[in-house]
Amino acid sequence: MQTERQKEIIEAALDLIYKKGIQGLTIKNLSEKIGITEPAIYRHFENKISILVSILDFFKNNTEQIFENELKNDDNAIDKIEHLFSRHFSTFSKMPSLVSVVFSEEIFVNEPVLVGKIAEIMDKNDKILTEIITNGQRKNEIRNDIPAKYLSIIIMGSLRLFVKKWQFLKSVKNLPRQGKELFNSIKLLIQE
Amino acid sequence: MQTERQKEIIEAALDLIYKKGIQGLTIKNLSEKIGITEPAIYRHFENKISILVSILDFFKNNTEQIFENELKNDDNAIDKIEHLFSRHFSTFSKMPSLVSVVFSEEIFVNEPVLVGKIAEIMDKNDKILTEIITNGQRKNEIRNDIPAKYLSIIIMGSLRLFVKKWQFLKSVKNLPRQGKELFNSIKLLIQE
Amino acid sequence: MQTERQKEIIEAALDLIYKKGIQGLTIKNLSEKIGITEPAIYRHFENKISILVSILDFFKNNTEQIFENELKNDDNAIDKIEHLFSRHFSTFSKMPSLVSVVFSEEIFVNEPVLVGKIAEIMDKNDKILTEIITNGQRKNEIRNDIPAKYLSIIIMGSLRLFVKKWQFLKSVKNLPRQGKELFNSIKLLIQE
Amino acid sequence: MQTERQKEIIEAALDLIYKKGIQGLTIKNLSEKIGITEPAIYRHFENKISILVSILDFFKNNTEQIFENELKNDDNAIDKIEHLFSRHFSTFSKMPSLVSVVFSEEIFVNEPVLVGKIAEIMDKNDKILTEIITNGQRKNEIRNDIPAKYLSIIIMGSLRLFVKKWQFLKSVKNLPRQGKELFNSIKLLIQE
DNA sequence: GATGAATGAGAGTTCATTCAT
DNA sequence: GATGAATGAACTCTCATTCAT
Repeated sequence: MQTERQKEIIEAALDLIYKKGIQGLTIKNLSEKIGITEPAIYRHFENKISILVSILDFFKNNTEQIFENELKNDDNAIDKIEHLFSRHFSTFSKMPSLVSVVFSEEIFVNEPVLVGKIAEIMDKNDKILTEIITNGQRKNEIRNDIPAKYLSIIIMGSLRLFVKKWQFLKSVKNLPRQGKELFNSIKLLIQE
Repeated sequence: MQTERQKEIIEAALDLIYKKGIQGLTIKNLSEKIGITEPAIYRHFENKISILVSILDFFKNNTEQIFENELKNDDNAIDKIEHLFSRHFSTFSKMPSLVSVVFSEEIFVNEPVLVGKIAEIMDKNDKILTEIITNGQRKNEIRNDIPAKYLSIIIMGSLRLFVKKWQFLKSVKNLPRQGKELFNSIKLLIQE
Repeated sequence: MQTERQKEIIEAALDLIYKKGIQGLTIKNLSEKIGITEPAIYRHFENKISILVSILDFFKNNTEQIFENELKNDDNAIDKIEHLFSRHFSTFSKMPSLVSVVFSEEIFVNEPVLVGKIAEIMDKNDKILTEIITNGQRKNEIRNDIPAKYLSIIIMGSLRLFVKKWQFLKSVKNLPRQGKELFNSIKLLIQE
Repeated sequence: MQTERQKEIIEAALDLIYKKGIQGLTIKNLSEKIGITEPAIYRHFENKISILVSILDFFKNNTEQIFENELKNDDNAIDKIEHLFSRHFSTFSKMPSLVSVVFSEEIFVNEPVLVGKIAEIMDKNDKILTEIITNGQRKNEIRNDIPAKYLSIIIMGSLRLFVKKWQFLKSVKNLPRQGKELFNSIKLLIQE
């Protein structure tokens, strides 16, 4: 459970990362943004790293929920993946700052705790997606001539690059709508 | 053109980024690695950003060459893309530090010069790949039911995520060999 | 008079000094040790210095009592000094944290109140011991060829260094027993 | 070997410790005293602890030299000890700030490196003094009825407390002269 | 009696960079 | 080309203390 202030700090941190990059996430920027002094931050988080951990935890819960929900429901595999896409896109649309976190692997390279957390997230999501695909292949909803693990990379890789382009290049404008088109392409590729 | 020292500095910088992340690229670390003093670095580069610019230029030339070579030759589109993959994988195999740079978009968020450079690289490579695909579609080497721009995202996204996993998760071991398998999967997906 | 909480705080403070040195005596550590919040400390002591004053007062009362008791009783001087030693040793054995306070002269150098208190303690004990010695010399229990003030330094200096070694170097193990041997040596030196 | 600046820093540090206690030894105070900025200190010492290590090393060399010189020469034991005293007193007279260091055992309690260094110094000096005494006893220059290890404590303890009183209580005025009297008292006590 | 939240002051340290030599 | 020495700005974090509740 998080206090209101903790939530506020995490939101501010996300926004700072979004707007100024990780280098912009300093205790000073953070405290100024919230309107308190620097030491006050330390009432709510032990240190800077634990703020980042909280962000990653928030992100982890968020995405894991998306993935797991799809795993459980009774849709066919293609619909599950479509749902996965649309939920990702709408999440990022609402909180563009989260995108920075997805791609933060490079950034946290020094902090073992954070690296571990990111690896965990990537790993878990990969497992779930692969399982969805495997099930789809078993039920002949997804083509069987390509190993699930590569389909998983192709699907997630597309999703990631697409989101990145939206955020970084601004060449993608309406994420959910254009995302739907991307998904339709993928659907054509992978369906039986 | 670059002097020997400049090349040495860039190589050292790449290695630092690879091993300690961007945060590990400090003038102090750099000078220690090379065995000169900090001010000496400034004899060879105006400032830290110009070192990063040089790195990106190096990377840009490197990849653009790969892409453009493919565009020019007479192979069919699928072979071109295969070649693109294999050349990327062998480049990264030889200089793993370059991977950090490909994915450094988040890191340089503050420096307009760098952001511009990265956007340029992504954009150009995207254009070339899209052109290769479009040509392939025209010649019925690549399926026509999917817009080239999405195929481009799917292909590049797969390549990127695959490389990232190799570097970050160590779940991919032999990049060129496993990369070939990934390409074969993509080939099945996109060929006419 | 001290409340229960005040005693608890002082004991916790002594223990902190003992285990982590004076630098380890922070309001935060103190409150954590006791299980209350930091501001709560200020309900019981005006500020940090008044905690230290209380500690020194506690120590002062403790040692002065030892010294004055000896001054008053009818033993011969040597027995008085033996008693002085054994009472010190048993006190320190029971409360090793007190040792840190005896030798804390350097630490409190900035706080006039504390410096004054320490000087007071050293001075008073010195006076009493000198008086005991002088009386002993007058009654021919202690050799007369050495000025009482130097005997006092020699005796107290030995006591102090011995205790310090016990605490710091762990080269002295059983303080009371080995302390008895030290006293026997001193006895041989000073008796008539 | 130390550079001029390093020596200057150590001297300034000693003076700060002497005048304001260990708490007064901050990088800021240090740099202000010398007339440079704080980061400039770090050109000359890796960190604050290494400054303290240097101080202890300086002190260690200084005292060990005193002790070892006495061990080697051909004087009788009593003369050696007299010499030991007078050299200590003149050292402290010239550099009163060094006294703070001798008694700094409590202060450095948190830094294992420093604690180790202090223990080392105390231990070594103790060993040498005990050896001097033992030799003196063997040659019947020092009384034989008291174990050397206790005589060592008595002698060093006296020396320490005396110096402390001089520094702290100002009850001892002329250290070398009054110190000579103290030694004469000790001489009477320990000679055969 | 005690708490949660906050603060001003200041700690040690790192950074990219400059300048005289 | 390179060095030694230095700097301003910024960093994370800790400290004793206060105040409204």
